[in-house]
Order: sequence, then C-alpha cells, then structure tokens
Amino acid sequence: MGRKRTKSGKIRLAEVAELAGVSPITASRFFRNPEALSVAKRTRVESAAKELGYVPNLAARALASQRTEVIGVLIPSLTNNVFSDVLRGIYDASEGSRYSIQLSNTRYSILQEEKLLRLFLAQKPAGLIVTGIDQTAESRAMLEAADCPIVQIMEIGPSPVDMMIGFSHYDAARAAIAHLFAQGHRKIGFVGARMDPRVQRRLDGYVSAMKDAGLFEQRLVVTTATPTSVTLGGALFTDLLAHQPDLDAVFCANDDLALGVLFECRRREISVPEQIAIVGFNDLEFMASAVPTLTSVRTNRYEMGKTAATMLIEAIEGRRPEQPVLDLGFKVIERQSSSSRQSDNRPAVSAGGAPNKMVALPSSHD
Amino acid sequence: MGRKRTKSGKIRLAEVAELAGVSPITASRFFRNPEALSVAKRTRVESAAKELGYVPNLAARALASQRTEVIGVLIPSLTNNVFSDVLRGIYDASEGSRYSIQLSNTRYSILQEEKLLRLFLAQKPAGLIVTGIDQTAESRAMLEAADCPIVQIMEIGPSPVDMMIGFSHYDAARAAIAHLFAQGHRKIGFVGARMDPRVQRRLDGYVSAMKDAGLFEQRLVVTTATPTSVTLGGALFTDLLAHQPDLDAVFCANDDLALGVLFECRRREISVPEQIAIVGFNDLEFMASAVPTLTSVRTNRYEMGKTAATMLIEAIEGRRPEQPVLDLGFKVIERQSSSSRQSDNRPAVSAGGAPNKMVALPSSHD
DNA sequence: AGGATCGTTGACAGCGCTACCAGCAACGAC
DNA sequence: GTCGTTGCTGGTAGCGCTGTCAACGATCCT
Repeated sequence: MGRKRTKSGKIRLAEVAELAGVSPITASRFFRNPEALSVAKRTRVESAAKELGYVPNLAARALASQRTEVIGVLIPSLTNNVFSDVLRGIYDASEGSRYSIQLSNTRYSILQEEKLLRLFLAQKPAGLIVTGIDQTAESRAMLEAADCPIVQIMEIGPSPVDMMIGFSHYDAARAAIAHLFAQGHRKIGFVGARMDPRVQRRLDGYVSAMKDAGLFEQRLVVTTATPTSVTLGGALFTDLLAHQPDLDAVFCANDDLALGVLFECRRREISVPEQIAIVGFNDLEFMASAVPTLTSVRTNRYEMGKTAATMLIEAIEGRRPEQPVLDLGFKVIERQSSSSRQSDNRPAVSAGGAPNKMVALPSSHD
Repeated sequence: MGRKRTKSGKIRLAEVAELAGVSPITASRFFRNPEALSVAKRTRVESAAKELGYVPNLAARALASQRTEVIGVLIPSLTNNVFSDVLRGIYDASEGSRYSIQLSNTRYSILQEEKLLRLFLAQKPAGLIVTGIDQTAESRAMLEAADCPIVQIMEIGPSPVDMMIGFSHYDAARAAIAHLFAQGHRKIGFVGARMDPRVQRRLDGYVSAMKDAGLFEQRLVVTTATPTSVTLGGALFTDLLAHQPDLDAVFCANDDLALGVLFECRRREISVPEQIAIVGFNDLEFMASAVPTLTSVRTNRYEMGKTAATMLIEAIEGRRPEQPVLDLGFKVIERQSSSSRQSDNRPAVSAGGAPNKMVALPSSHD
C-alpha cells in the first residue's frame, strides 16, 4: 500500500483520514464523538480505521487534550480481600469504557495517600476514587481543588468532597450487637485488628451499643494494630478469654478474625454457639460454609466498587448523579454461630442504610 | 514570582530551566540521567524543580520519547487470592521505580487476553507481565514481536517468550501425592475447580503419580469449571464420596476447596486425618490455623510477583538477568490433616524446584 | 425570498517534552 | 602547537493528536 508510516511502524490518524478521504480532524472526531459526523463519513472513517488496524496514541491524545482517560484509585491495601472485591467491581465497571484504572496502594498511611494524590493529580486524571473520609487536611484541599469528579468509597460521612458511596460501619456494628442482645447475649467481647478508621468506627459502634445497654467494660475489647489474619483471630480471642473468662459472645471486626476465633473455640472445646456466639463482619464466602455456619454483617463490596466507578464515569462525561451520596447499607446475616439459645434458627436479619434505586439493594440478597 | 504558566496552571520544564539558568534540554536531562550533568547545573536544576514543585508531564514525555513508563500486567482474575499475593509483589517492586502498573483482567479467557495484549502493545509499554504459558498463537506472535521485555509468571515451561518465573504445578502435585503415599494413603481423591491450565497441570501431576503407583481410577477425580469457593469444596467432596465411599485422602487443587472439604468432614463427622487426610494447595494463611491444621503445598506467590517485576525493570533498563528462567519451587508443608496414622507429627517437608534467587533450574522438568 | 440557524467540515497552531546533532571548552598525544 | 578526544550544553524540529475558530451548504422561519 505504500502508506507512509511513523518510525514506530504505527498507523496514525492522518493515514486513516487519508484513506477515508477526510481531514484528520474529522477522523479524530469520529473517535471521540461519532454522532457529530455525517453517516457517510462515519462509515468511511470506521472502515478505514478497521482496515488499517488503527489504534489511537493515548499519549498524543492526552497531551493535546490536556486530560487523560485515567481513573486513579487509591486503596489502603491489596491483600485485604475486602478491597479485592471492591476492585473487581471497579475494574468490571471500567471495562468497555474508554477509561483505564490506575491503582495505588496507600498502605493505610494518609501521608502516603497525600503523596500519591499529588502525583495523580499532576497527571490530570479523568476521575479519582479514594478510600474513606480520613484524608489529611492537605489531601482534602487538593481533592477539593481538583477539577475532576471524585468518589469516596467504603463509608459515608457528613461532608463529601464530591460523591460518596459506602455504608455506616458504626451502624453496622450496632446492628450486630443488637442482634446478639436479641439472642440473649450480654458479655459480648470485641476483637479487632489493623484498627484502620473503618474498624475503629465499628469499635465505636460496638462501644456505644454496649454502653447504651449498660454492659460496656474495657476489658471486653481486644485490639491490635497488626494486620488481620485467621491466626491472629485465635490469638486475640485467647487474650480476650484470659481477661474475661465468662464471655458469652464475640463480635469480630472482620471474618478472618471470626474464623480464627471459631478454630480457637474448637481447639479449646468451647461449643459454638452454646457457650460462645460468634459474629463476623463482611460476610465472606466461607462464612456460610463453616461448621457451625458463621453469622456476619454483609456488606456490598463488589457493588460498591462497581457503582463507584459507574457513577464516576457518568460524572466525568457530564451526567452527574442526582444523588451524590449513596448508602449501600448492610445486613446482619444470622447463622448458626449466633442463633438463639432457646429457639433454633429462624432466619432473622436486620438491615441498615438507605437503599437506593441506582443499585439493587440489600433486600435482594441471599 | 510572575512566572508564565501553561493554561492548566502547571509548571513546565521550561520554567524550571529558566529559573535554573539552563536550557530546557539540560533540565530534561536532569530528570532522565542526572549523571550527565555537571554537578553545578545538577544542583541548580534540582533546587529550581523543588522550588517550583515541578512534576513532569508524562503524556508529553511519552509522546516525545515514543515510549511509556508503564508496565502492563495481564492476570486472569482479581478475585483469586493467589493473584492478589502476586500483585502485591508486583506493586511493591514497582514502588519507588519510575514505572507504573497497568493491570488488566483476562477473566481466564485467552481470547480476551489476546485482545488486551493488542491494546497494551499499541501503547508501547516499557514491559509486560503475562500469566502462564498458554497464550493463543496470535498472542504468542505479538509477544515475540514486541520490542519490550516480557515476563511470564505463575509457571515455567519449555519455551519462554523472554523471561519466565514460576514453578512446576505438575511436580508440585506429584510431591503432594508422594507425601500422601508416604503417609500410607492409597485411595486418594482429587478435587478441582475452575480448571485453568495450572489446575489442569496439577491434575496431570496427580494422575501421573497415581498411575505410577497403579492406583489411578477415574472416579477418584471430581472437577468442575465453576470458579472455586469454600462451599464448592464441600459440594465436590460430597460428590467424590458418593462415587468412592472408601476414600482415604483428598488432594485439593487449592486451599479454599480444602477448607470446604474440612468443613464437610466435620459436618459428616468424618475425622481428619484418621478417616480421611486432606492436602491443599498454595498454603494460604488460614491453613496453619484450622483445626486440624491443614497440609498444603506452599508456593511463593508474593516473591513471584516481586521478582517478576524486579527482573522486568532491570531488563527494561538494559540489565538483563543472566538467568531468564527462574523456578521458585514449592514445598509440601505437612500438618495434622495428613500426618501419618501411626506416628504423630514429625515435621517432614519435601521441596521441589530451585528456591533460589537467581540461579539454575530444577533438574525435574518435563 | 432573505436572513438566521444548524450541522458538518477543515486549517491552523500548538500541547510539553525529548531525539538528534552541532557546538564548545578542556585535555592529552604526537 | 595542532589535532583528535571527551564531556557537557544548547538549538531545532518534531512526536500524534485535538482545541479553536472560521467556513460552508442545507434547512428553517417569517
């Protein structure tokens, strides 16, 4: 064909335009806003592009248009399977769109987050997804000054930077404790690891529920800054028992800990739920499969990621959601590990949050 | 200071150069190869950049230099915690380097992989990390024609595209079965889900080991294409028992399945390991914590990701490793779930591959 | 029919950076 | 002293694309 090529051997827009018999700028428009072209030219450009196997040069586009098609995502951890669910949702929602995901790991450090934020913002991302509501003042200022849509995920709070999607960890913990109260438990311990802001708020919810009932005691709480694990759940529970041998229930800040507690109970031949009830948090898949099955607070992690990315993309393209703050709620899934001592297992659940139309909500789960 | 700014309000290289009293190209060199500058100019540019808070425009750099500083990563799943460990290694290794990670999910489809590969390659990545050795012919051709370093991860095989890091799933499965044989087990079932190429090779290893011992029977194998889960482990095990009630051990293609089998045994009051031994694969954290503790084949996932990214970056910068194929090996971690019926628990382990940082290959390759 | 409006198209001028090559001083070998 | 070297620096010319604005014909209204 003798087309002239760039050094790199790649097809440029100009070649496509030439083959299609239009100007480069018209070809350019085809890729950004095909509706603006007449049908005739549109099909001509389309087939020319296909024939040549044209792939746009994103760097050139970014340079010329002064913006990128990158969605920055800041999450505190890659290990935690809570985030992998959220991420999966984000990636799923971004697939098929023109936007690509740029992921960075803050390692639970808001200083690191600030640094990464500065880096991201310098590249003019199309949008940003950040975790939580506990940014540094500097980060907060940067976010507010940013000229792109932003979604805060994982929790909801009083003053969103822009959009926000999550649920109340505080309320969720309170609901878990209320459930245990309803089952007749009184000496309810709390086991928590990592103690990031969201876990902290679960602890706050626990404390307030216990205080409301006049049952709070400091030694019912065992926490550590160490990253969570199943093994750690066993260790923390051991600690808890040492301080409080007459425990009748444990609320674990996540499911890994709960599984660890379950195993530890088995090791010590403590029967669950007869002697001690266990409630976890997140409702990971294995909770329903354990023996006994484990009660947990279901959170809509995948949905959270997916909806966050969807909202963000909509906003980037100018269609801002009428409802910028979305509470995805939670649901206490009662299973054997906390079922009532007297009756067997009526499948009571208590849900929280404000279900909303943008997503199919908790009521429809399980 | 009255510096003139670009519309976007951002500081450009030219401004830094002006403040430093050098030409733009000299300033540019500072960021790419500081050694090439005289010490005087180097410090001048450095302080000017710091004073202005200069952040390079990556799009402009990519356009001008005809290459990006992006490492493309193609993995089949974001859910699977095996990959999240690998990813964590990759991200850790990329941190502090100039390269950023671009992640894409092939969803276990080699057609999808081919499509993503085409997309990636068009953007001239600095390097590529791809999962496994089972690409389509077209993908393979693209990879071979690519002018950037490439690392294949997760397994090793005969003809690397470029670099390769992983271990032999086949040998690992054989080692697991050998361990069970050593413990006196004969009727050993296989439970597998998803059945991606790596799980398939584990199955192949199992089959060959069983055949070698004259113990293979088709009905000892239960697999499904369904994605793996703990619950599924229980279900597949139930199936297996139905076909083969006199089973004395189960080799699970991953640890989630193994946990599911353990729970199912508990549900059925089958004692582990007395009646049935269980061996998993990957050695996830919870295996050591379960009751009984669960034997598994340890694989070096984090290290795999980290080393892959490190090797790749080295290669990008022109320092190719002297050993482009790395076998990270595996290790059978014996725990209670498969400990010998007669003796109690001597901590025997059998390792495979060459768990070494930069050295030779395992003898055992087929 | 005349003018206004809309939809469609193209010319031009960069976006911010780096590849390439030339220039220049300092230095050593003959 | 002359001629290469070497080491550092700068000028020029784009990289491939899109924002802006102007121009054009077609359509619509009064």
